[in-house]
Amino acid sequence: MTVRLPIAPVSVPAQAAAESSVSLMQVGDLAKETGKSVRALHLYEELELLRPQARSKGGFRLYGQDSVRRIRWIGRLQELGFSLGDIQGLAKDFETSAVAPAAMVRVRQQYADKLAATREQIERLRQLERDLEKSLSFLEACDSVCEPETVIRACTSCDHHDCHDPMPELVAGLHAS
Amino acid sequence: MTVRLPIAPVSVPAQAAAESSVSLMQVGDLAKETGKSVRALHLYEELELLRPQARSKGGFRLYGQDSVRRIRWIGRLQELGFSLGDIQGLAKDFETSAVAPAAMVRVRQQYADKLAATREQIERLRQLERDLEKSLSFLEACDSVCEPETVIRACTSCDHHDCHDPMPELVAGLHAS
DNA sequence: GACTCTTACCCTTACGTGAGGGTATGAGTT
DNA sequence: AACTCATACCCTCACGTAAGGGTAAGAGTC
Repeated sequence: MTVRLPIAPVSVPAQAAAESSVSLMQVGDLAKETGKSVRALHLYEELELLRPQARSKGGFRLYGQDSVRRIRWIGRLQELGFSLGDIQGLAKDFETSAVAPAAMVRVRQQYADKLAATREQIERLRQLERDLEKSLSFLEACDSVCEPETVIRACTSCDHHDCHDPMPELVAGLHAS
Repeated sequence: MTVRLPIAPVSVPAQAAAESSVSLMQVGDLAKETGKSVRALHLYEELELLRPQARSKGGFRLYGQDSVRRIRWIGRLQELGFSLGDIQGLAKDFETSAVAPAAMVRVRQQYADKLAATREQIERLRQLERDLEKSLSFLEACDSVCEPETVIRACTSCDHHDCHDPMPELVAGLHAS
């Protein structure tokens, strides 16, 4: 088995030498390693977010370890709510600026913005959490007190809940149209 | 001479339903009131999530106040991550069960599931928040220590960050491909 | 021979957007 | 009074979008 530079088009047995640091892998392996689908990886390549280090003689894509890092990076950014378009922007920003700190300033700004947005999102979710809790306890009361034969329409104005306990939006909407 | 009614809260055609006289509104008003687009409201109707209370002679949709409640309900559920398909399910569940508690059990189950999912989502976002904070402080160090002329590629292995401070995924991915 | 890869095209969700035409109402003109 | 305008809404198609999923035929690799 010849170990060669990653740049040269190489036919290294991809699955065989997994422990070697120079080994290249096929899309399927990369997909398994990153949890992404092959289709997704192809898409990232179309969007110029990912480039295989080489192709086999027959045209198979061959990737190195930095592709794993790249894809995890994409995934993290997606979890943060960046679109692939946004990510394209970040990547191009970085690639087209020759000097490190200049690129970092823009990247940092985007990350800072997203941090603020993330905190807002957490707050919104917490509000929803509270709403859900209220609706659940409302529905529990409904369940334990209502007569089984109660016709569903009657539930709208059923008086088993008092005024301290106004019908939450998540319940009220069931009755409207 | 007939008195023309003001545009904003469009009333039912005067001759048709003068005595009921609950003010009905057109899609545009409903859209403004709920923050949804007219297109969205049309879509909800296609999906049988929303039904105008009537149509004008000319075919305009006319909605009552419960439509507002309905749409807010839909919006809340969407914020929780329910798809319109899910919401169709909830609504149909409710409409096709004749007895209140039976329907409520299913709705409650769905809400409870979503509450759990929401809590998980909050946790994930908190993790991302921490990641972002780490990345930001890493990039700040990068910015304040790196020479301005540093070529961008060199930043990958720049030694201004020590081993207590490994490169976060959100930074590492910038250098990969 | 069995598996994996290639490209390529259609499906999905929750709408956005545009075309092409109808309706509602006040104002101006005849 | 009857008409025509202007405008601001409304209607129904019907295609476009993001981020892939699913499936195919054919070619490459183990």
